[in-house]
Amino acid sequence: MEITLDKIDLQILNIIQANAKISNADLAKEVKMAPSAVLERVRKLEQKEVIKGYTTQIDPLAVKQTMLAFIFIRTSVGFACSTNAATLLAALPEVQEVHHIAGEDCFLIKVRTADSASLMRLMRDELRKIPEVSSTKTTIVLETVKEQQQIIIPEK
Amino acid sequence: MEITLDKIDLQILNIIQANAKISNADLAKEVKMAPSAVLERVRKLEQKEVIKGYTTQIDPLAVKQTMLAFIFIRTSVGFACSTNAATLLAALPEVQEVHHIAGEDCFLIKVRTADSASLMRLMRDELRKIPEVSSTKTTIVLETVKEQQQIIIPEK
DNA sequence: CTTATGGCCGAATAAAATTCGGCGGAAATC
DNA sequence: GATTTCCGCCGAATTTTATTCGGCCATAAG
Repeated sequence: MEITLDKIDLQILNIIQANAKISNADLAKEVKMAPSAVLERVRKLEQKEVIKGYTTQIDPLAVKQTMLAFIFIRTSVGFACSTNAATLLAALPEVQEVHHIAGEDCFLIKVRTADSASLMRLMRDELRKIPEVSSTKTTIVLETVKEQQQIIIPEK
Repeated sequence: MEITLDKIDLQILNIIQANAKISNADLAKEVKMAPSAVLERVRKLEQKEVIKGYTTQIDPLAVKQTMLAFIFIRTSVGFACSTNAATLLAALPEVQEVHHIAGEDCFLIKVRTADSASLMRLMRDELRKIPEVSSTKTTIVLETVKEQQQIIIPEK
């Protein structure tokens, strides 16, 4: 199944990724189409899973999540990075991202917790439980200047 | 100005961060309140900027953004990490995140581009333009197992 | 005790989403 | 080249939803 997006699809994506709650009527005006046609396109983009979901961005500080860290994880299996470990890591709610990376380390994960104590607890209690994890290297974020997940969408 | 969120606010946040497009009526049912009351709460959360925005998650591959990388950046000013460099980095659309980090390096940035060639171009043309940047260390992502920005919201 | 204040309710209204029949162009089939 | 099929779009009708607003209740302040 091939996915091909035309110019208008890309326009739509560009608009709604910046503002998921724009009204369908306004969206239709922006791309110069009938609301029903635009709705149809959006539904199809959802079906094709080009659109993966609609989320609300919440200030982490407002809900007392003050600690952000990146952790490089090395696994004992060496070459082939354990998919089992990846699955276990991904299952933790504090873990926002799990990436397979090139280089000596196997994974890079992004973790958000309430404070340093809870990060410590996570590493001691959760990461140590995963048998393949042999070592970790943690980078603490002191301040976040920019954080968005918006991606660049080509014009055409 | 102090921000205090009660149990229902947290409930609301928890629901809408997973699904920004839930209807206000349904949201009201979930928290067992009148739609008007819930709307009022949401508006206040927006004003307080607890809610920072509503975004649509788009599959990067569908829009031909296949390269993801994390770059550690060291700056020449040493101790006090340059806020000027941070601003310039944050201005680049390919740069999704800019973090001040603890340790020898100054910044960690997350970058998404179409391919390795455009990542190379970004580093050569854009990063080199920033005077304070003295060295970079790039980690290429081979595969992303999990990527979400949902944060843990306490029950109370 | 009286008077704000803030949050909630619920009905009324305005606005939006959604449905659906039909139109027209493009491509495929004959 | 005519016919048929398919797909995307339009626009009006309908349903659903958001939004507004007056009033109620509880709490706290005067």
